[in-house]
Parts: sequence; C-alpha cells; structure tokens
Amino acid sequence: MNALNISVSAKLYNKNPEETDLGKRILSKSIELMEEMGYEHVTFKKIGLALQSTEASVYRYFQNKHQLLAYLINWYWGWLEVKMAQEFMMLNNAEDKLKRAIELLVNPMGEDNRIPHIDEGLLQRIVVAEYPKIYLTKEVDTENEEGYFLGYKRLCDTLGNLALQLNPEYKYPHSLFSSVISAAQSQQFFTEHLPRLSDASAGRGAIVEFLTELTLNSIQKK
Amino acid sequence: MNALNISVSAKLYNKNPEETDLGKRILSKSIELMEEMGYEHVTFKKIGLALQSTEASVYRYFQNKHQLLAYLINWYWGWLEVKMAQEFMMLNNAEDKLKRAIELLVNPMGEDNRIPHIDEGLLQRIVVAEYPKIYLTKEVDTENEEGYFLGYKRLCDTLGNLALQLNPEYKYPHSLFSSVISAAQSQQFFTEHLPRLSDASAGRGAIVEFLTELTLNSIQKK
DNA sequence: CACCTGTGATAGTATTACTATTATATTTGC
DNA sequence: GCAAATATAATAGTAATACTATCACAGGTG
Repeated sequence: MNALNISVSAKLYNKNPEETDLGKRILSKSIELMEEMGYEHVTFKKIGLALQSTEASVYRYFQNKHQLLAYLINWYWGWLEVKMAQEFMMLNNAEDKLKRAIELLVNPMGEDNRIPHIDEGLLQRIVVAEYPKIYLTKEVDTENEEGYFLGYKRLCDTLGNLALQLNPEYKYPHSLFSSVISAAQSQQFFTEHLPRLSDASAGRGAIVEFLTELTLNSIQKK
Repeated sequence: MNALNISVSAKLYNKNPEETDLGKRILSKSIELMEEMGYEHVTFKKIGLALQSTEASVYRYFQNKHQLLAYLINWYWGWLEVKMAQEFMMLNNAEDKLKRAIELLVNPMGEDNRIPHIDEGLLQRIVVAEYPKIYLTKEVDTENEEGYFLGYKRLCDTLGNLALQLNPEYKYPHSLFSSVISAAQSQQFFTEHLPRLSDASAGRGAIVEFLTELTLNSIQKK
C-alpha cells in the first residue's frame, strides 16, 4: 500500500507496468541495465533475458526503447515534483522554496523506499545521462501531443511560478527554469566526464551554489 | 583559395574529408540529409546513395555516424569561434564582446560563402537539434581523450575568459558558459517545438535578451 | 609503362527492432 | 468446479542497420 503513486501519461506505455508484477520487474531491471550500459546499448532482448522472460513480453508493455526511456524520465520528474511539494510544506517563502528546489535538482536522494521496484538513485543517473534524448528527435512534435514531455513542463511551470512570486515582472520564467533544470543535469555530467566544462570540482555543493546565484540574480528586480 | 580553414582534430575522421572532392561532397550531403531527416534516420548507405557513391566510400572517411556527427559539430564550434574572433576585433571592451558573442550563439548567420561545401545555416540547425548526442554516451571518456569535444571546450574557455575580464573573482566561468551555450541551443529548439519551455514566442531576440541578462547578472560583482 | 591512390561495385555477417503465432499457466466469472 | 479470458513464455521470421571485406577499374604520378 503505497502512500505515493506517480502518474505517468497513458501514452507512455502499451500496458501499464505499474499494474502487474512483470511490469514492475521490467521497470526495475530496465533501470539497472540502462544505468549500467547506457541507453544505446540496451535492447528489449537483453531486458527480457535479464528477467528470465522474453523480448516479446517487454514489447507488450512498451512499444519501443524510446517510449520506455520517456516513461522513466517522466516518472522521475513526477517523483521529483512530489518530493518538492512535500518539502515546500515546511517552508514559507518563495525564495527558500526555490533554493531548496535547486538543491533537490542536483541532489534529490534521501531515504525513500516507498516504491520498492524503482531505485531513484539509479534513475537519477539515467536522467543526467539521457534526458535530452527523449525530445531531440524528429518525432518531437507528435510525441509532444501525446504527453511525452509533461513531466518536464510541469516542473518548469512550478518553479517558474515560484519565481513570479519573487518578482511578478520577471519576463523569462519558463526559459530560466528549463535552462536551470537542464544545467543541473548537465553540470553533474560535466563534473564527472568533462570537467573543463564546469567549475565544480568541489562537487555537488558548488553546482548548487552556481545555480542558486544564477537563478536569484536573474529573477531579482532591478 | 580559402581565407578560412577550420581545423578539426584528426581523431574525428578516418581520412580527412577536406582534402578530396568526394570528402567535401560527403560533408555537404551529410549536412543536408541530417538536417532533413535527423541524426537517427541517417545511414551511411543513404548518404552514399544520395551522392551516387557507395556506403563503403563514406566509411573510408568516417568510422561511423557518431564520428561524423562529432566532426560536424566540432567544425561548427570552430567556425563560430573564428567568427567571434573576427567580430571582437571591432569591439574594445569585454562586455560588448560578451553581448555580441551571445547574439552569435543564437543568431550566427550572415553572408559567408567562403566555404562553399558547408552550409552553415543547415549546420547550425543540426547543432541545435543534435549537439548533446555527441557526449551523452558511455564512450564519452575515451572520446574525450581523443579530442571529440575540443570545439565546445575552447569556446567555453574563450567566453569564460571574457567573463573574468569583467569580474576576475567570478567563480563559475566554465559552468556559466557551458550552461549558456547549451541554453542558447535548447531555447531555440524549445521555441520551435516545446514552447511551454520557453518565453521566446517573440523569437530569437527574446532568447538573446534572456541570455544576456542572465549572463551579465551572474557575472557582476556584488 | 608500372604503380599507386581513390573510388565504385558487390557480397556477406551479426545485430537490432520489431511482428506474428502458438502453447501453456493463472486468474476470474459464473 | 468449470469455462473463459488473460498473461506470459517460446519460437520463428523479417527488414533494416552497421558494419567488414574483396576486387576491379580509372586517372594521375614517377
């Protein structure tokens, strides 16, 4: 009995993986494999094999690998928003909420075993390494209509509204937070793999500080 | 006789495409096809066919599609840096240079037929739609050693140094410009395909303004 | 004239990304 | 407690992809 249920658009699966045992095992194993070998090297055959099931069974849940990735990433943004909402209840001004939101973008983990079949830590690493792949395709417009990017958009809206509470005249709340969310992921990736593209050798703390300054300086009234 | 020669690491090709007629035709046609159908749908077979040549001939120049994309994107960053350097000669303070650099990140075109086999306008659209794919792979570390990302890193350094001229104490020049370069591309993509992730319905001008404000507000001394 | 380089032509392989069919085990509905 | 529906496993098969290899030829160079 989960306190928590992350909703994902029904267009993101063939058959809802949350509703069956095999479905949950597919999610669980997909996350493991994708984190371990990267999106490009994952195949449904490998997932089936690793589950001691079959390729065809995985196809019953997801139309293809791209849809699976979109599912996982949307699930992650949904989860993160729930997490933020919980933490926001303990804070009473928009600036503190924004600061905390940025911390969570970079460092979302903590004990949370409410959803046993999903390892949020691994999933976060998948998001860092793969998230732009869900929209950087020629199919982006049709997939957009099907709700493939709702998770990202909602998160952007939420944070943008916080910014508007601080400064109702700020002109670029959506641009700012799509950029900040994106930067939060890519700075993590760069710190690990392309350090000349970041100044965060100090680690996640530096990324949080960089993004917090950037955000607050952008929003502030002149 | 080109005034201009963009240099790209020799690890980014099998055989230098700039040195032969077929090589240049491969670049030219690859750019056309990739812009038209997107990276995923391009194959060396299609490129060969479109050139009335063969798959095998394309493989003589590039080891695989990923290397070809990396070549094109590195070429683009190199070209953009040359372009910036030219324009900077006409400006005499770091802030103006930064502002102009941001304009060029978003809106780099202009008449430039010095390199007849490369259509920089199409190439820019490829960069917008595909650039993270060159580093978001499990092979990033080895490819990094081979210089696959030098173009991006150099551009980041150049802009970071301008920022340090404005404020030598600014702590995050690399993070800032890897984020700004990235945001310049993704905001263009979002404006066209996922408008809820931007506020730039007004177009490129709004993107430039957003990024310029963000950059200058971040750098400024307190 | 011999040779070397670049290219075209063709063939072949392993893997991927599916689609389809059938058999069987399990659950549910009556 | 049985029939029917559902879920899954097992297997087969196809078209496309991502290569690798071989050979022949044409043109220019020494």
